This record gives sequence, C-alpha cells and structure tokens, in this order.
Amino acid sequence: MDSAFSHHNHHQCQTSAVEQARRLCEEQGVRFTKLREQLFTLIWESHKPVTAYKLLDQIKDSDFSATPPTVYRTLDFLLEQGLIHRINSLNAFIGCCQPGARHTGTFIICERCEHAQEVDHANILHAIQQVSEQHHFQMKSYVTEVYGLCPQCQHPDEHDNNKGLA
Amino acid sequence: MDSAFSHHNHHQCQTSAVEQARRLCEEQGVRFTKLREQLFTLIWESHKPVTAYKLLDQIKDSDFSATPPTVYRTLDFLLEQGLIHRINSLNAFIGCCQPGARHTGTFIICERCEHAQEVDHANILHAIQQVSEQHHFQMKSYVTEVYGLCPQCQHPDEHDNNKGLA
DNA sequence: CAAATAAATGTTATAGTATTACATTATCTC
DNA sequence: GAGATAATGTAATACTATAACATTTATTTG
Repeated sequence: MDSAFSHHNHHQCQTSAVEQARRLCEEQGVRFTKLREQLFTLIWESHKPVTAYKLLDQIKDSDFSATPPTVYRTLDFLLEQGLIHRINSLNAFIGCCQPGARHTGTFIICERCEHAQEVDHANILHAIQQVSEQHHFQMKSYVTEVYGLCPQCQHPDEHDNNKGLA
Repeated sequence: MDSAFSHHNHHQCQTSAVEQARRLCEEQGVRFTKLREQLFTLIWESHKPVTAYKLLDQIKDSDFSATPPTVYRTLDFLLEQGLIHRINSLNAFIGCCQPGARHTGTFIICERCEHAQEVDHANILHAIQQVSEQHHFQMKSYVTEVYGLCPQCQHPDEHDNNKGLA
C-alpha cells in the first residue's frame, strides 16, 4: 500500500480503486451507477479528504443538475458500501483503502499538508475492545483520528507537500 | 468516577466540576467569568453531549443578548482550558472528567440513549503511538470515538435510559 | 484615581454543512 | 408492457460555525 504522504502513481491507484469498487458492488447486488462512479472517482483523485460541497462544485462542471442532496445521497451510498470513509473532524470524505475488508477506521491526518492516510493496526482495535469490555459497553464500531505532522512536513524546508495538490 | 451510563448523584458531580474548573482557571491565570461558568454548568447538567445551538437556546432564557459567537467563543475557551471536549461525530460538547490531567480523548457513545462517557486507557495511546512511529508520523493528539450500546441499553426492556434525561 | 491597555462580550452578517419532502426518471421483475 | 422498486431531480430549509467590527468590562500602570 502506498502512503498518502509520499509520491506514487496515484492515477493507477485510483483506477484500480474504481475497478475494485465496481466489482464489490456487483458482488453485493447494488448498482455502481454513473453518478456513483463519478463521485467515487473524484474522491480518489485526491489523497486529501474532500468536502461534500467541493465535490458538488466539481460535478457541477459535468452535471448542472447537481445539488446537495445529489452529493449527500451518493456519499451515503458509498459510506454504506464501505467504499469511502468520513473524517469527522474535517467534515470530509476519503477513499477507503481496504474496501470489503472488515475494519473500522483509523486515520493519521497531517495538520500542515492536510493529507490523510488510513492505517490498520490490530493493537488499536484490541485496546478499544479492552476498554469497552471494562465498561460493559457493546462496541459496534469506532473511529480514531490522529493529528500531527507527516514525514514530509516534519522537514518543511526540504520538500513542500502542500503545493500543487488538490 | 461515576459512569454517565448509570444513575448517580449528578448534581453533586456537576457542582464539584464547576468548583474544580474555577480552581484550574485561577491556577492558569485566566478568568472564569459569569458567562463561562454559566455555559460550563449547562454542559455539565447533562451527560449527553450538547450542541452549541442547544446551549444557545438555554442561555437565551437568562441572557437575551446571546448569539452564536457568544456560545462558540465560550466553547473555544473551555476547550482550550481542557474543561470540555468536542465529540466530532455529533457536533456536540461534553464536560471533561479529568480536567488538568494530560490526556487526549477517548469516548464511548451509546447509539441508543446518546449518552457519552470519557474513558482513559493507556493501551489506546500506546497503540496509536506505535502506529504513528511505524508511519514516521509525529503524533500531536488524537480522538477516538467508539459507538455501540451502553450496559443499560443492551437490555432496553428492563430499563429505559432514554427517558426524562436531557 | 485616571488614563491606557487588554480582555471579554455584543452585534450584524454571512459562510459552510446537511436534511426534508416531494416530483420525476430509470431500472428491474413479472 | 404494467407494476414495483431504486435512483435521481428539485426546491426549500435546518443546522453548524465564523468573520468583522463595535462596545463594554477588567486590569495595569503612571
């Protein structure tokens, strides 16, 4: 898995995500419509979490009938299918790196370049399961959002991770 | 520490929280003004996270000049002082159980009765530190929001945790 | 104490995020 | 093709948060 914080072939990364999404929708017997594909692609065009209204602006270019419900309904669909995640602290959405795999989300979010990276770590889940049990709480899902500086932004003079990126 | 999910003397719990907040503000050399105390008290009157506009409605009863900036500025102050937390997924605020103690937040949130409880668990922090290091990410803070059912709401017929509460 | 400064609050307007409700169109099933 | 279901179009509105500037209150300093 490539990191959102480093350079990589993102176009390829996005293309394969779309194909995988289409396959997963077929398996689930749900429709990966033109609109859904379009929005999903837009989300994957950036490793930065994107807001609903930014997406709205973008699809308006190709579809003038687009309004907020258009976007939110489609986002809800993608969320339900586990194809994207919502980053609560940013009111923004990001493609899911392991769609289909059972996982609730942990994200490391750079305060400077605003890129976000989904990470999987069994110990976080275990710790949350532990604390839930201690409190006799029946855990169903969780979200962890970690803030700080990504490797590039810890040395901001050498690179600038925040230029020319969506 | 009492649990937000069980019955306890919440008035006492709230009163001591206000006193502790006043003391901490004195120590920090910041002012615990009438407005700040009033809002802090309102937040502590419920174990449910409260939204800014709910608080606005409430202080309007006693102060007709209250507007959104009044509330948000005061909330910002209380957040900065570590006296309250913001639950991102709910756009809502809740009193901090261990003000003064260094800690970033973990919350268990009941999907049925909507109560939330701050919990502290070293293993969550450790796991997040681990995963941050693995990704060469310089962690500054984190928030974990865990969703599920509290002990009472796992047996909804016997008790009803969602009646008569703020 | 009074003037100067800083901190807090008041006020108006607006930006940003999300949902409700209902109409229409497309797709699927038989 | 008719009926049912799913998806999308459309208009209005509700909810959440901030910007910008005026006024008041508290603190500091001469």
